Amino acid sequence: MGELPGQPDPARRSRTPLSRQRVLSAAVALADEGGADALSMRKIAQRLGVVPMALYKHVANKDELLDGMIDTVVGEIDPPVEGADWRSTVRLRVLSARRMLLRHPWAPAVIETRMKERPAPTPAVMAYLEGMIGVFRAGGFSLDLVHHAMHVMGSRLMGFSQELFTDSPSSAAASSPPPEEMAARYPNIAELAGAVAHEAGSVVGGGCDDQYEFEFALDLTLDGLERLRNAAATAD
Amino acid sequence: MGELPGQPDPARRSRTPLSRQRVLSAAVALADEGGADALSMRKIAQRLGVVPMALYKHVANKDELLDGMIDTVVGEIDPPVEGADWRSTVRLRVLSARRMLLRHPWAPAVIETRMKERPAPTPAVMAYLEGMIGVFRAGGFSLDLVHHAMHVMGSRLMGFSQELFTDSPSSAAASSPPPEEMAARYPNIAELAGAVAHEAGSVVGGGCDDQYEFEFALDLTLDGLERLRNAAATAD
DNA sequence: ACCTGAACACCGTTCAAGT
DNA sequence: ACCTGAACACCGTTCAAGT
Repeated sequence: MGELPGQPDPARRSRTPLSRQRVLSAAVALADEGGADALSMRKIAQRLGVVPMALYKHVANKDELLDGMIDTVVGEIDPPVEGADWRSTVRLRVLSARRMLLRHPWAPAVIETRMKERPAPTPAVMAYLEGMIGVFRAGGFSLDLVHHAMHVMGSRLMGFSQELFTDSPSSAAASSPPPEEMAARYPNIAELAGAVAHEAGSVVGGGCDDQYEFEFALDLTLDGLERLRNAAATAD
Repeated sequence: MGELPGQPDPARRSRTPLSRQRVLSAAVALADEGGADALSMRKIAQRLGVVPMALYKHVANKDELLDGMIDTVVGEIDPPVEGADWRSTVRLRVLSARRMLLRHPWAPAVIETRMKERPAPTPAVMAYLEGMIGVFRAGGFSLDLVHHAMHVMGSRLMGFSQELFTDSPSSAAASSPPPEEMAARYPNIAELAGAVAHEAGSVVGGGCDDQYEFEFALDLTLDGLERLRNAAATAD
């Protein structure tokens, strides 16, 4: 990759100064090659020609490194195409997400673990969800139906996964950014979260019933399968 | 839990001799409490009042321990109910799988990783898939449609997950048990695998096109969403 | 023959000592 | 003030020494 000569370079010392992005890129490359198990702070440092402690200037710890890695790869997903109908747009974007996951096989398990341990998704995941909600809204889906649609898509949105995010108002409110800033940056998410909070406002801690959403998605899938079976039987 | 007194018991030594099942149970309990990260051979041994090396008599290594843990929790999923229609049966069983995963939050990520690294699913996963295929078959689904159905269910079958198994003939054949024994133990899987291998027999390494299956499942979901949206618009 | 303690090659991260 | 080596508390697993 263009080794500039005429420099001391003892033991592959990096001339470009270390940066968070360089650390994350090295970490992603390492995980791509050997899986999440092969990833260690010490190996990342070694690959960058740097002492392990140097990494801690750019990432707080390994957890924060993993968050950064997720953000990096989710950021690789193509943005929504312009001027197409909602269905083609969702389809293309989900297929782009799938291609990303095929490039980074370690990502699903890491995201799965991360989403379960941490309340707030990373910025790139938020942006991805934001864009997807926007496409559904522009396609004429009601807020209620977008809410269901996001849950139904769930496992497909990232090509896998149980739940991409927990959208109960409490956990969303517990996240770092203040509500106004979040509403400005992610208007569709904010609008949806507001509607969801209102919808089941009477129930304590209301908002989103994961169990209901899971069954809703399941039943929709079963409906499709049954329809296919009946069509095949009729065509005989 | 019924501590029998009048025994030496120095430092909680186990009187019941160590067994593979006791090791796996302790490991599952540990992971349930502290997540997969909190799981270590040394901590399992400590909890069993045993020296770490003693575990290696019952599990070859940590990878094999994880396989055993998966088998244990998948074995907790209810068997198919008798005498109900296919749809109720699948529905109940998938909901049972989801309840199991809620009890063992570490399981999805571990299964995800495991399935990606290893070719052959554990016996309990095989039995689970076997039962599910049987239900679809008894419900009048053609082999072709069962094949699609298993892929569509994919992420729901375990309440998550990209692909539960790779059903390309090559990888299936590479698994340990000889084809006849596998056909005897898992007739539905064997029948399906045979049909799939035949179906695309002309294609080199034929069998199952993951990309096609993913898009098939995605399109089915999208169809359902579109139908719902149109129904909601008409009802206005 | 069986069991097990010490040892080895790793971890992530702290912290004090160097510049 | 910044950087970094040594150190600490862990890992999974090997292996030789004990019974």
